[in-house]
Amino acid sequence: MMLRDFAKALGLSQTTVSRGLNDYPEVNPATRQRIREAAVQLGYRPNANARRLAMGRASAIGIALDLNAEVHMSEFMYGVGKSLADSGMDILVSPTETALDELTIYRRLAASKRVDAVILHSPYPNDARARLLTDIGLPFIVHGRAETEAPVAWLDIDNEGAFRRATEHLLDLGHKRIAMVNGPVGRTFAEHRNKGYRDALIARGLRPDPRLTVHGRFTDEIGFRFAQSLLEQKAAPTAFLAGSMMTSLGVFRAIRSAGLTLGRDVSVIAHDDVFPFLNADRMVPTMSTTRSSIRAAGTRTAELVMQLLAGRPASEIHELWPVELVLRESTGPAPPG
Amino acid sequence: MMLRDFAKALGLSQTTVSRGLNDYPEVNPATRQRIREAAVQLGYRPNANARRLAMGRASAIGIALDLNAEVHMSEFMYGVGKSLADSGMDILVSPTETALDELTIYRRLAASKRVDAVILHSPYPNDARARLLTDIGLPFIVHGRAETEAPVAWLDIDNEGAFRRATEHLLDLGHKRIAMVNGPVGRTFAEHRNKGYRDALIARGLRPDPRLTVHGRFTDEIGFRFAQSLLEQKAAPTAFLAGSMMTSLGVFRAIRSAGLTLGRDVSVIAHDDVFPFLNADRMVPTMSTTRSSIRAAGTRTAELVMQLLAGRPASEIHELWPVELVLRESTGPAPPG
DNA sequence: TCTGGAATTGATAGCGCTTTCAAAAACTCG
DNA sequence: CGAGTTTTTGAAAGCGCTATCAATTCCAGA
Repeated sequence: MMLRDFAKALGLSQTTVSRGLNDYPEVNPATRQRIREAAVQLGYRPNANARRLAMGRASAIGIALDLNAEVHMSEFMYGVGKSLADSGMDILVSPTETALDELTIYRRLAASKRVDAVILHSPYPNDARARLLTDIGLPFIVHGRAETEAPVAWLDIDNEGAFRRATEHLLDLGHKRIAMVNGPVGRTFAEHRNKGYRDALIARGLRPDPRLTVHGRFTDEIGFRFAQSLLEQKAAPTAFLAGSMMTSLGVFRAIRSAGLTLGRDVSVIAHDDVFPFLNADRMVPTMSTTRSSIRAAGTRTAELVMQLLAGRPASEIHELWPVELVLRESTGPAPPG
Repeated sequence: MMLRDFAKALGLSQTTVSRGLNDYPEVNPATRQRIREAAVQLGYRPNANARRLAMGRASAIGIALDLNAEVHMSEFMYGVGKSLADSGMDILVSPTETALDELTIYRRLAASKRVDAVILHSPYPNDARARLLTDIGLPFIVHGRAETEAPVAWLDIDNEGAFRRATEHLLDLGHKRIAMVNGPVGRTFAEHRNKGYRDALIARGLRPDPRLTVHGRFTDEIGFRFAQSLLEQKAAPTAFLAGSMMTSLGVFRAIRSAGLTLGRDVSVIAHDDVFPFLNADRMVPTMSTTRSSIRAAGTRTAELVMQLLAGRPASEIHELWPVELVLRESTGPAPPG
C-alpha cells in the first residue's frame, strides 16, 4: 500500500493525506482524524526512502562503533535510540577500528547523504574527526569534549570534578598513596580525570607519583596487572581509583589475590557508567563509585542532536553533567602505618 | 555534487555514469575506468536515498538492540558491520525492552521499507518474532535457532555440544556435583545448553539436580549470588558451568569469598564469547572456557543475509558452528572427599 | 443574496537516482 | 564498401513521497 492507493481509498488527494500525516496546520481537524485512523486501520506507512528523498533529509544519525569502547557504545546507543524512537530518526551504526577509519566513514556518510548528523565519542582535546566534520559541514555533537576552532556542540560529564572529589575523599580517609587506573592516554576524559586527581593531591601538598598511574583500555586485565604489580611493592598504595567498573574488577582480584581485604586494607573507587550487567551496589563488598549513567547521556545527546538539526547553534549546546560520588563498602579509612 | 553535474563534468550521460559506477557489463572498460577515477577525484557519491528509492531497496539491515543482551549485541554488530562495510549496506539499530516492542519495531521497519532484512537474536524455540517476520514477508536470519512452520535461515553455535563436552570433562575430572549458571529460561540457546549438560550427567548415571541450576540474565551478580548460596551448603558443588564470562566473574568472587581456591577446590568452565574487554586466558588463574567468537558469528551472519537477499532459499541457510573447549587453570580434578 | 477573505483541498513539479528502450558508434565480413 | 551485428551511449520515464501554487469551499458581513 502506498500513498496513492491510500489516498484513493480515503477519497482524498495525496497532498491532503501527506499533510494530514505530517501535522500540517491547514488540514481540517476532522479530516486529519480520519486520515490518522485510516492509516492505522489500513496499516499505511510512508516509504521512508521516498520521504527522505523528497525532504532532502536522511532522517538518520550516525554512530561509529569503536572496537575499543563497544560496551559503552551499546549502552549509549540504547539511550539514543530510546529518545529517537518516536521521531522517525534512525540510528546508523558503522564499525571502526582506527580514528583514520572513522574519518573515511564520516566522509562517506556525508557525501552519500546517509545521515543528518553524527555523534562523536571519546574525543581528543583537539580532535581530527571534529575538524573534519566541521570542514565537510556534517552536523555533529560530541559526547565528551573537544575544542576546535569552530564551536562544537557537546555533552560531557564532569570527569575532572568526579575524580577530584573521589581523590579528596580518599585523602580525607587518610590515604596517602592513591593509584589510578585511567583510560586511554590522550583522550579528553582521561586527561580531565588526571587533572582532577592531580589537583586534589597537590592541593593537599602531595606530589603525584607517575608510577601510580596507568593509562589503557578499559579491560579487566589492565586493572589486574597494574594493581598486582603495585601491591607487591613495599610502598604499596592503599587506595585505587579505577576508570571503569571493568578495570575495577581486575583491581579487586589483585587485592584479593594479594591476600588483602577490599575496603579495609585497600580502598577502591571506580567510575560507574551504570551498566545493566554490572551493578556496583550489589557486589560484595558493595562498590564506592563515581556514578553517571551513560545511557541517560545517550538519551539527552539525542535530544541535543535534534535541537542542533532544528537550528540551535552548536555554540549554545554545551552540557556538563555532574557526577555523583556514591560511597559504599569498598572505601574505608587508610590502614594505620 | 550530484549525478547530473558529475556526468556533465565528464561529458557523459547520467545513464552511462550510473552504469559505470554500478558495474554494468555493457559499459566500455576505458569509460568505466575514467568514471571511477573521476568519482574519486571529484568526490562524487550517489545520494543513498535517491538510490534506494529508485532501486526499491533499503540497502540496510535492522538489528534490535535488546536491553538484556547489549554487551553481546555490540560485539556481534561489530562483526556484522565489518562484513557489510563495503557492500553499501547500512546497519540500523533499534532499541527494545520487550519482545512485544520488537514486534512493533519489525512491523514499522517493514511497512516503511527501511530495511531489507533483519537479524533476530536469542530466539525462543517457537519464536513469535520469527512468525511475524515470516508473515509480513520481511527476510530475516536468526542468530541462534528457531523452529517455525516456515523454513528459517539461521546461524548458531553448538551450545548443546559445548555444554555436553564441558560437563563430560568435569565428570572425567571426578566432579559429581556440577552446578550451572544458565541464560534466561526459555531461550533456545539456554535450553540447548541445558540439554547438553543434563545428557552428559545422565549418560554417566547421574541425576541432574534442579537445585544446581539457575536461569537468568548474564550479570555478574547472578553468578555471585547463586554460587555463594550453593557453596555454603554442606553438599556444595565442586564445579560450575557459567553461561557467560560475566556470570563466571560472579562465581569467581563467590568462590574466593568462601575461602576456596579456584581450580583446586572448585572448578569453573565459562562460556566465552570472546569480548575484547575480558580475556579468559589472561585472567588469574586463567579460565577454562567453551569458546566461540560472537563477532565472527556476526560477520558470517551478515554474509548469509546477503545470500538470503540474493535469493538463496532460507531453507538452505543453516550453519551450526562447533565450539572449542579450551582447558586452562580454572579446572582441575575434583577434590578428594 | 452577494462578496471577499479565511479555511481546505488538489494538481503537479520536483527530489536524485536507476533502468527501459531507442539511438549512435564501432566492428564484422562477404 | 555497405548490410548486418555487436558495443556503447543517451533520452526519458519512473521510484513514492513532499511542497508549491492554484483552485475550491466555507462563512462572516454588507
